[in-house]
Amino acid sequence: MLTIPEAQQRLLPEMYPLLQSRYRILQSIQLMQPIGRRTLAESLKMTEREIRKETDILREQGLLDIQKLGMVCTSDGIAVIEQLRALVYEWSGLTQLAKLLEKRFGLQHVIVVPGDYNEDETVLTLLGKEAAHQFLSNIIGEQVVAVTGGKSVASLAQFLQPIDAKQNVTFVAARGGIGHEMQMQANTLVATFAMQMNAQHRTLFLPEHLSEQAYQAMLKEPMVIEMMAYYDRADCVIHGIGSAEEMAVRRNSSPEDLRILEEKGAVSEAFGYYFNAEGAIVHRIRTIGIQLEQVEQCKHVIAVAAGKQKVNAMLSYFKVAPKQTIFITDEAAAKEIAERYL
Amino acid sequence: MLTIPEAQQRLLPEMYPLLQSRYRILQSIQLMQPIGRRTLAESLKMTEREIRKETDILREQGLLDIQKLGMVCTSDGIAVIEQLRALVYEWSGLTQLAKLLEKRFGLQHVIVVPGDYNEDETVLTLLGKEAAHQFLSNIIGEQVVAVTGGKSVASLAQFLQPIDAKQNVTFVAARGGIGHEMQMQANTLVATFAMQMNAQHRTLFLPEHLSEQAYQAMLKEPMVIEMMAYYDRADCVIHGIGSAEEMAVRRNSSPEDLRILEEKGAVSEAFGYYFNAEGAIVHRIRTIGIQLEQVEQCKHVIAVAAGKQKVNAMLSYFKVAPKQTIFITDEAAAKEIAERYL
DNA sequence: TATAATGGGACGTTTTTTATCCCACTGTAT
DNA sequence: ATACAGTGGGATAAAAAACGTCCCATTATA
Repeated sequence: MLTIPEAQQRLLPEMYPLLQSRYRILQSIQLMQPIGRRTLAESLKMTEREIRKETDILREQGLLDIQKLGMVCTSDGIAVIEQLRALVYEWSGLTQLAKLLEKRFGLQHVIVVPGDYNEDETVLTLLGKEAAHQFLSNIIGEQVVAVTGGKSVASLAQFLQPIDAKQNVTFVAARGGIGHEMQMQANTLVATFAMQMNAQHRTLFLPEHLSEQAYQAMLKEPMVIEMMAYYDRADCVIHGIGSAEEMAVRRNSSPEDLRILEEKGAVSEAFGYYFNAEGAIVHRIRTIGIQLEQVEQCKHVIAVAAGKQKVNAMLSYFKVAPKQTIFITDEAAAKEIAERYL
Repeated sequence: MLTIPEAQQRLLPEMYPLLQSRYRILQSIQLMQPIGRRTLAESLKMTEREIRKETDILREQGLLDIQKLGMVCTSDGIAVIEQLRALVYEWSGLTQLAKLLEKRFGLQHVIVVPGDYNEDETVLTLLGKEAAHQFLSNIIGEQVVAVTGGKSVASLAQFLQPIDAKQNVTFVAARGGIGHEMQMQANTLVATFAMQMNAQHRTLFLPEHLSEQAYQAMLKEPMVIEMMAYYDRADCVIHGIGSAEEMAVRRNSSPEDLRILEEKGAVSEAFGYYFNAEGAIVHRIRTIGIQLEQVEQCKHVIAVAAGKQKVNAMLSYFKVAPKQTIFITDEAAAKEIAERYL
C-alpha cells in the first residue's frame, strides 16, 4: 500500500528536488547567518538569481528575516529545519547510505550530511555540528578526550557548549606537534575546545619527527609521562582520517619518508599511523602520541572525514577502525563508497 | 509546535495549489475515463495546454495510461487518489466547511465535494459517489428505500453495487409521477437503482396534479395502498432539494399554482412539499407520496443538492430537515452558505 | 576613514510556457 | 460501407517568466 508521503511524491514529483534545494538554502543561512545573497550563492555554488528567488519566498513565509547585515533565520525557520531534517535526510537517501556504511564496515553509527565537502564549505559546518552533537550527548562525568588535528576535527569547535562544572572534561592533544598550520593543529584545537566548554586541556609541543635518540630521551620527560598516562585513561577520541599522500606532503615529510610510504603502499593516516589498503600499519611518525591499542580501549571514538578524495583512505582505515567508532562524513564520499560496493 | 506537513507547507507554499489542481485532474480522469485532453479541459474549465502539461507528468509517474480511446487512470493512480483524498479535502477546507454546516443546521453528517456544480460536470459524479458510499455503508438487512427524482439523486446510480442476496432491499418511488423527463424521474430511478443492486423496486405512475376527487379515489386503489404501506415502513430516504421556482417551472405548474407559490413565499421543494424561507410548508402537490412525518421516522435520510443557485432552497429546507439527515453538496454552495453565516 | 559586504533596483537576454492549430488514426454510430 | 466525432502527438509563433548580471546607496567594521 502507498503511504501518504509516497502518494504525495507520485502526484508532485518536482516537489522533492525543490524542497531539498530550499531546505539546503535555509539550512545554510542558519549556519552562516547573517549572510548576503552573493556570499551564499558562492558558497552553495548557485547563481545569485536563484538564491534571490528562493530567499524571497522564504522571507514571505517568515522563515528568514532580512536585516542590514544580511539574512538570518527566524525562529520559525529554525523550527522548520528541525522538523524536516529527518524527512529530507530520508528522501535524499542519506539515512539509507548511513545504514549501508554501518553494516558494511561494522561501525557503531554513521552519519551522512548532505552536500559535497569539495564544493560547498557549509558541509564542513554540518559535519562539525553533527560530530559535536554526538560528542556532547555521549560525555558523562569525568572524561579524558584525545583530539587530533585537521580541518574536520576543527569544525566541531563552534558547536561545543559549556558544560556543568561537576563534569570534569580534559582535552588532550593526541600527538605532539609544533609549527605549521597552528590553526588546525591538535594543540590549538584542544585549547579551543576547552575554552568553548569551560574544560581543561593538555598540550604537547614536540617536533613531529624525532630521532630515535631524542624519542627515547623524551619518554623520560615528566610532561611526556603525564601525557602517556592521559592516553591510557582516555575515554574518548575525536579524530580525522587523512589520505596518506596529502598528510605526508602537508607534514613536509622528507623525500625518503615519502618514498618509503609510497613503497609500502600507505593509503590512509590516523593518529600518526599510516595504513595500507589492507589496513595494515606500514609506518608511524616517530613522535609521542596515542597508541592504536589505547584508541581501541576508548569507550567512544568519533571519526570525522569528508570528500571524495578521501574515500580510499576511509576504506583503508575502516579495516582497522574500532567497532565503537561513530563516523561522520558527507554525501559525496558516502555515495562514492556505496557505488564501489554495489 | 510545527507538524511536519505544516513545515513542508511553509517551506514549499506553491506546492499546495499545484497538488490540488493535479489531484483534481487525476480525479476527473478517473471519473470520466476514457477521456481526451480537449474534453477534459472543457470540463475542468482549463486550457488544453495546461491539461497537457499536467497529464504528461501524471503519465510519467505512471498514474494514468494513455490509450487510443483517451486517458485512463492506472491502479496506482487510483491508489494515489484514495490516499490523498483526506489530505486534499482537509487542505481545501472542505472538511472544515462540512463541520461548519453540520453544526449550524444540526445535521448528522455533511460531505462537501470540491468544485462548482455549475461549472464542472464532474462535480455531479463526485456527489453521486459520496452519496452512494454513504448509502451503501448504511444498509443492513431488509430495507425499504424511498427515492425522489432529480439529477442529484440520479447521480448515485453508477456507483451502486450489487448486494448480498440475503439483504432484501426495495426501492420505492417517493412520489407518483409520469411523463416528462423520464430520465430523472423517481420511477425511472428506482428501476435503475434496483437493477444496479439486484434489488426490488416499486413504481407509482400517477399524474402529478390530481383533482380532489381523483385523489380520494386513488387512495382506495390497492396499488396506492401498497405504496402507502411502504412509505410507512421506509427505512431510508434519498432525496434532492429543489429551488421552488425551478421545480414549479419544470413541473409545468399551472399559472395559478405559480402565483400561489410566489404569493406564499415558497423557496424550497422536497418530496413534493414546498417550504418558505422560514421552513413552513406553504404548499403541497396533490398526488400520492411520502409524508414529511414518515420521512422523519426514517433511520437514514440522504439529501443531495449542489450549486449556488440552490443555496436559498437549502437554507429554507434545513429549517425542517430531520436531524438524521446526511447532506452531500458541492464546494461552491457550501462556501456560499458559509459566507452568509460569517 | 577606507573597505568590504549588504539588500534592493534595473535591464537586456534567454529560456520556458502558453495558446492554438494541424495531422493521422480509430472506434462508433449511421 | 461511410461519415463522424474524438483521440494523442507534433509543431509553431507569441507571450511571459526566469535568468544573469550589473549598479547603487547604505552600513557595519577594521
